[in-house]
Amino acid sequence: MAHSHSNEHDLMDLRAKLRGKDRRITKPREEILELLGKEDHPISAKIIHEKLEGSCNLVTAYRSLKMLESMNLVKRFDFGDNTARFELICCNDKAHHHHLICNDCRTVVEIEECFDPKMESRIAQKHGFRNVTHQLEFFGLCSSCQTA
Amino acid sequence: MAHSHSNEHDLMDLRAKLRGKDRRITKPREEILELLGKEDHPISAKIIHEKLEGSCNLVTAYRSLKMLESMNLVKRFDFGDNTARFELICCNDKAHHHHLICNDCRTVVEIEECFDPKMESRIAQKHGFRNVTHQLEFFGLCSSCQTA
DNA sequence: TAATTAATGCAAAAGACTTGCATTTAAAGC
DNA sequence: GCTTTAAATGCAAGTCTTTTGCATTAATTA
Repeated sequence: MAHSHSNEHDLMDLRAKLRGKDRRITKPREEILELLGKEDHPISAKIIHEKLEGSCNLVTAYRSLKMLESMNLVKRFDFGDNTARFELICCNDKAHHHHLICNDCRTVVEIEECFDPKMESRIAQKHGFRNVTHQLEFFGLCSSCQTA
Repeated sequence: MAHSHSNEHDLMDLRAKLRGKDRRITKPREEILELLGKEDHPISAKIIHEKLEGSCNLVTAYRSLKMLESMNLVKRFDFGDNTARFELICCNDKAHHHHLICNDCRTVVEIEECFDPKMESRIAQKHGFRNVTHQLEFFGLCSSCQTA
């Protein structure tokens, strides 16, 4: 699932969204978006920092990701290993998706399937919650790790 | 959702499971299980250590929880705040469930509803995975926090 | 009751993430 | 383009959760 086609759009989107908020488009922020656009799976701040060697400090990566998340340009995922991972939010049909992670080798597979959204609104209504979202990830043993 | 009724059973279960593995039933382990049995929601290692003041070191809490998890007596949850929380796995109808967490005040509501298990087996089969489980948590704004 | 070895507790470390502060730099004004 | 100014960066140092090494304690087994 390559996102590279969405780069330009995302950068425009970023510019538009930042302009209204007294915020700036900086080299690290652009590079993070560009990198995320090339990635097939969510990646951590540490990996981002490493891949952008030199052009984005680790602290800046954390701060930028938090900011991009708050602007809904990036989504945070949790694969249960004390490390947040981030993915570009793109506006096509694959926007909402989940992951299947191998408990052994940590391979990640993107899952497009999801449950009926009515379940979510039912739950929200039942408990008087609003703006309800969900985090859903699947874990198991991939075919290679079953034999090993 | 009080679990207190399941204590004795869980302890027996623990004893049975440990016996075969050259492992021991110790005071901290018993106390952790007893405490978890009384809790309505998943709690962190730190909270466990605090509530068992004196009788269970924080490190022991971490180690015991990891062990209990590996023996399927305890389940780990992640509410997106860099802190693992644990719940007793009990064998009644409420065994499998999820949570709805307020993004603001962190209130937790237990959710019994879940999607059709066929989805999970379909996903497992499609990607050649086995022993597939899932982590599903809902996040939103509770009624109190909507106004504030 | 003694022997054995798993489990504990302490101290210290590792790892993810955050914060304070001086410096840099994007962007708005001249 | 040049100056201004406040946001963003980078470094150092800190916080917080979780892990590890090692000597000590205590649960099981004989």
